[in-house]
Amino acid sequence: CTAIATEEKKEKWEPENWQEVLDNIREMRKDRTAPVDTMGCEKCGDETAEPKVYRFHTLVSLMLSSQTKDTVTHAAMQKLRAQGLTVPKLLAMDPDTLGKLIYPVGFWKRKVEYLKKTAQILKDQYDEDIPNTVESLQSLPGVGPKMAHLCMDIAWGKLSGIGVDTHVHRISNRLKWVKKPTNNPEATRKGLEFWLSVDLWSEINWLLVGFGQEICTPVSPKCSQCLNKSLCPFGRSSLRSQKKSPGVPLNLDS
DNA sequence: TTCCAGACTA
DNA sequence: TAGTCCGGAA
Repeated sequence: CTAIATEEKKEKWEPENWQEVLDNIREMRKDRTAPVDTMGCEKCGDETAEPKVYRFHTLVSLMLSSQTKDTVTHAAMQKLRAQGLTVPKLLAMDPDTLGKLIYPVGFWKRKVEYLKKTAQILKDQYDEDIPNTVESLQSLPGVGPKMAHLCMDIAWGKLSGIGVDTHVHRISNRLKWVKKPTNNPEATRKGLEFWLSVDLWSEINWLLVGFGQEICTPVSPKCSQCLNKSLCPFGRSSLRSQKKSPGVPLNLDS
C-alpha cells in the first residue's frame, strides 16, 4: 500500500502554483513584443507557396535559428526566399554563395554543410518534401530534438513533444517546473511533459521563449519587473541578494 | 565536453 | 575587454 501511495504521489507531481505562474507569464506576454512574436520560424515560411515548399521553409528557418536574435534568422530567410528557396535551388547554389546569404547567423559554416546535405537527402528520399516523423527529422544532419518537435508542430500541425530550447530549459529550471534540476534540454523536455497537459505543449514554447527574450534573460534577468518575482524561487533569491548588496545591482532594468 | 562564428553586454 | 550565449555533432 505504501509503495502504491508513493507511486501515485510520484505520478501526480506538479510544480507549486504553476497555474498562477503561467497566467502571469501570459499577462507579461500579452503585448507580443518579443522578437519571437514577429520573427519566429513559423513567420518565415511563404504561406502562398505550395505546402511542400512552405514546410521546407519552416525546416530551413529552424536550422538557421540563431542565438536569441530572431531578426538575424529572419533576414537570412528573406534573402534565401528572394533567391527562390526550394530543394533544387538550394542544391544548385554553391556553398560560398549560400554562406554569404546566411553569414550573420551563428555557426554559418556548419549550417551551410548541414543545409546542403539535408537538401540532398530530401531530394533523394522524400520527393523534395520534409519527413513527417520526429525520428526521421532527427536523422537529418543538423536537426536535433528541439528542431524536430517544433518542425512537427509548425510544418505538419502535429504535436509530438515540447520544443525545448535554451529559454525553455533555463526558465523551467528557474521556476522549478522540473521535479529535479536538469542539465540538458532533453531532460527538461521529459520533465515538463511529465506533468504539463498536452494542450499546453504548443503554447509553452512560444510563451517561454518570448518571456526569456524580454524578462527572464540568461544574464541579468529583470526579476524586479517580473510578475512572478514572489512566486519564483530564482526571483526570490536573486531579489534578496540584490537587497543585501545594493552597491552591486543584479538587475539593470532600463 | 568541446567546438563552432561571431554578437552582445557587464 | 572578458565572459556568455544558441543547438547539434563528435
